[in-house]
Amino acid sequence: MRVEILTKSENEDVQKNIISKLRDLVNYKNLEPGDKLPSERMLSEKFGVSRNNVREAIQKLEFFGILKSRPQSGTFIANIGTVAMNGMFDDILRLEDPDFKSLVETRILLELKTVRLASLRRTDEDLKGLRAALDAYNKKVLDGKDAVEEDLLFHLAIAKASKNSTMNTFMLIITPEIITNFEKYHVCDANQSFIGIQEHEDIYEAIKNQDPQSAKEKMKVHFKMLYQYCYNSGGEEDK
Amino acid sequence: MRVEILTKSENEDVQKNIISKLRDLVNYKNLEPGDKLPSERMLSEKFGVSRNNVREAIQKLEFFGILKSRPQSGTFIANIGTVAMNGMFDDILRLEDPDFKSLVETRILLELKTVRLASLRRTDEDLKGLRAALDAYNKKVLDGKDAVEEDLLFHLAIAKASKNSTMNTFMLIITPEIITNFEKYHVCDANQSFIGIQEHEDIYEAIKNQDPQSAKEKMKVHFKMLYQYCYNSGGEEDK
DNA sequence: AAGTTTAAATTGGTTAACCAGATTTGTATT
DNA sequence: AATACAAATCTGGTTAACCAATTTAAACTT
Repeated sequence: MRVEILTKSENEDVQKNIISKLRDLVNYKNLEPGDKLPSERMLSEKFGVSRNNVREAIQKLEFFGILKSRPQSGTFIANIGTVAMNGMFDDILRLEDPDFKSLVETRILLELKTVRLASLRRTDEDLKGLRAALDAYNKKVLDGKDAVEEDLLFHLAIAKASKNSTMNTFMLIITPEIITNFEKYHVCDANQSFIGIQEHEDIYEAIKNQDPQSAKEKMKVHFKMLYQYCYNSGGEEDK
Repeated sequence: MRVEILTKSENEDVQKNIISKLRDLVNYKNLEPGDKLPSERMLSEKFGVSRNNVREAIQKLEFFGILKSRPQSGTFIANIGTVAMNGMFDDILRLEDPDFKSLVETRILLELKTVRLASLRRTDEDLKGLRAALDAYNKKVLDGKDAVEEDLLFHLAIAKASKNSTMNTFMLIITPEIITNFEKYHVCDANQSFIGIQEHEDIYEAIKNQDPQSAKEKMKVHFKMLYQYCYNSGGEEDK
């Protein structure tokens, strides 16, 4: 087990190393947007790593949008200038794994917006999906079972109804980690789940009535305990 | 060029196809959290695709946290229940590429929060970084040059100072696409860049003075034109 | 028959060979 | 000398072979 963690962090170190070397190379050679990088084979030899490692690093930089690979042609610097590229290189290198508090903080922010957008943009189809998710949650709670997942699915249905694909994606990214942490630390007990039924219904009503103000308010109420978990047990200022 | 797009969408279709088949398999076999998936070789044969395709699909599902691969052992269903997994499978399959409006909308949301957090949590070190980014921007504008990138770097510095790694990551994800779109559609002209100098200074001052209210206000002012671009030219309700 | 040890098979990960398309280079033609 | 054409090279992507760790099966010991 310990070995696995070590090798994983080793791999990440290798990748970060390659990324920083790529940054240095770009600076040294004064490469500009649109210019072609040396080939993967050349880079792997130059850096003394496998071509796979180079490919993974490039793919990561592609994910963050600063590189662009074209088949049978080469890898190019995206259409952002040298300055932005350098800044982003450093930011990516400095990125750390998200802590739970950071996840919850972001979730609250996202959801107070998605619920508002959902109330403005929801279709009848969305409403059906929300109702279905809600029923599944209620049933689970009334059976006395754990309903963390059904809870999250209701919230994801809201994100879907917001018609903002970026926020939807972001919610999908943070959801699994939140679920596992919730279940690990037992953030919600059975009693809170029961209260949650009415809170969810209130949110649903607000979305149904296309009342953004109320939707946001109801969501805030629903997040009350989450707020406390995030800012009290975490021990931070802010309110 | 057209061919490239076609093959890319073909690849994405193949991947989505595999993901949906994986979902069906999990449901059919009633696999639960912690259970092991069939091996990659078996899946590739079963689905009639290459092992690489299967690996890529698994990696994507790993990115969204619903699978977990362990070397020399197997791929396992993450510690989220069947219901959540099914819901997320569908959501991932339904995910669409983000449009520009969705990106801007998300950016505004994120930044009104990060600037607030930055004003509360910034260290002296952060302040130095913000100052440096600011100077670089001012210099570029006063030289009459395009400063979109330096602008974005200042905003990324704010995200860094917010001490929220999740929001920081999200800002990094959406930044490149915003840059390219800005330059494509010429959202900011030279005059607005000039105005931006003072707006940036105001934001910087608020962060320096650790005044979250003011910080958010100044950022709102700075986003005024962006708001208009997003909601007027886009042609949407909301305000 | 139960427990222990050893060997074979299975696993995700890695490396190396291969592919098809794009690019460059060299050559012949005008 | 400029252009058209052809072959050799170079490219990212893909496939197949290989690896080391793990898991399972088998054999052996007590």
